[in-house]
Amino acid sequence: MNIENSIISEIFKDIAFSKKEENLIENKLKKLNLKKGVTILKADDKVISQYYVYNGCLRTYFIDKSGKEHTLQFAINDWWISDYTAFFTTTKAVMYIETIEEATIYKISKKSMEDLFIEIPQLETFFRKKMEKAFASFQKRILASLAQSAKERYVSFISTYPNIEQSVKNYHIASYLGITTETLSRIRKEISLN
Amino acid sequence: MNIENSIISEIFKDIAFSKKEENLIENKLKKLNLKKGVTILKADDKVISQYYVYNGCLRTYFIDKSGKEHTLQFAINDWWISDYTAFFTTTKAVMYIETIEEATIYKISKKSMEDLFIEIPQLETFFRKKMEKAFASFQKRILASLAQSAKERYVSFISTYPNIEQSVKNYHIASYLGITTETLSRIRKEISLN
DNA sequence: TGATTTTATTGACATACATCAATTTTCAGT
DNA sequence: ACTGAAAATTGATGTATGTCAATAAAATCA
Repeated sequence: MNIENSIISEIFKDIAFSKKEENLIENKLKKLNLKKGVTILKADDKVISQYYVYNGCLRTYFIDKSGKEHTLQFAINDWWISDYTAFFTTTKAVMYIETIEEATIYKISKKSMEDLFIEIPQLETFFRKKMEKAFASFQKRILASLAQSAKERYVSFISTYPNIEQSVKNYHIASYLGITTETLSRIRKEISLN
Repeated sequence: MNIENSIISEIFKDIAFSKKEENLIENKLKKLNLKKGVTILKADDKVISQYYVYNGCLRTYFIDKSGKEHTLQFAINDWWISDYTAFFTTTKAVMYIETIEEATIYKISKKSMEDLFIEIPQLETFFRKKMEKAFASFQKRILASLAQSAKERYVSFISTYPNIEQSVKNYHIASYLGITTETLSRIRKEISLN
């Protein structure tokens, strides 16, 4: 097994591929090494790809009409990221995606995915399950925004994503939680006093 | 085409089935006539079905630790409803589902769906697309909760779902928007004055 | 290591929305 | 149509979180 193929089995952990299948996938994935602060998708772009994060950290965010940024998603090692709403419906992006840290990612186009699904049906199942998890996490987030205080959401965030907390600034976390950096700072102080 | 089969083509509008396929589906769907105020799913139940709403109105809601209800989703004519997070991951429900109005719905089990997918692959595509739309609407809702005021969210709700507004109480809408009935009432007054 | 920029904290004050209690309005059943 | 219950509204007041301005701390880089 060469280096490229080992990345395939790392990405699609629970699937056993034949040599031929691995090569098929390998040809569809494009590796990108990105510096910190690089924007790989902008609002109004056509969204034809999704990205696997090998290492580093990225985020998707939305800029509202007053110019404020709102973080929808972070992605670190072994996460997939895109503007999925646009990706699925073949509409223009509403989100931005940028690297928060230097990152290595693998890009795959929608067309490539469709081709692969025909050859390797297990891949369709793989992505469907990813999708279902993303859906569940969105639902959890909506319920949290309805039922929890800012402090509760912060505590829940850092315990659910301890690895993300290390890679992102507090103002990123604040924009994910829907609060200001000042409020987050006060919440952190309050917690540290307990 | 008999009555039962015409419901099949109503539910799966864009798919053309053979007579045999229609009968196959028909045997998996169970019709339920429900009075107003009936709970068809409770937190901690095993979730093995989803429901197609033929008419009437239902909602899924969550009860938080302080006992408050938070509405996640409404469903009227031609919508599907379930606790999808639990449905997909085969975990216990966290949501409740109840009829808000007298309703006729069709129930289908996960097992039946899996069987049908093997016989009629187009159905898998049909449900995948439903799923993608639900995902997109969840994303939109998260962004709204991050970026919009209660008033903006209410205005957006009534223009996006004018048909739902007719079937539900204001306190249901309030619990969907994450505000109190009093605040909703004041928002409504403010709008009526404009 | 020191200088500069970026990020986080703090204080004073403003505001959106919640809470509680009292009515008023609407709806449902007889 | 009448009556009681459910839903919506209103007012007074409280609270969580936002805003703005200043400063402190941390990170970056020459």
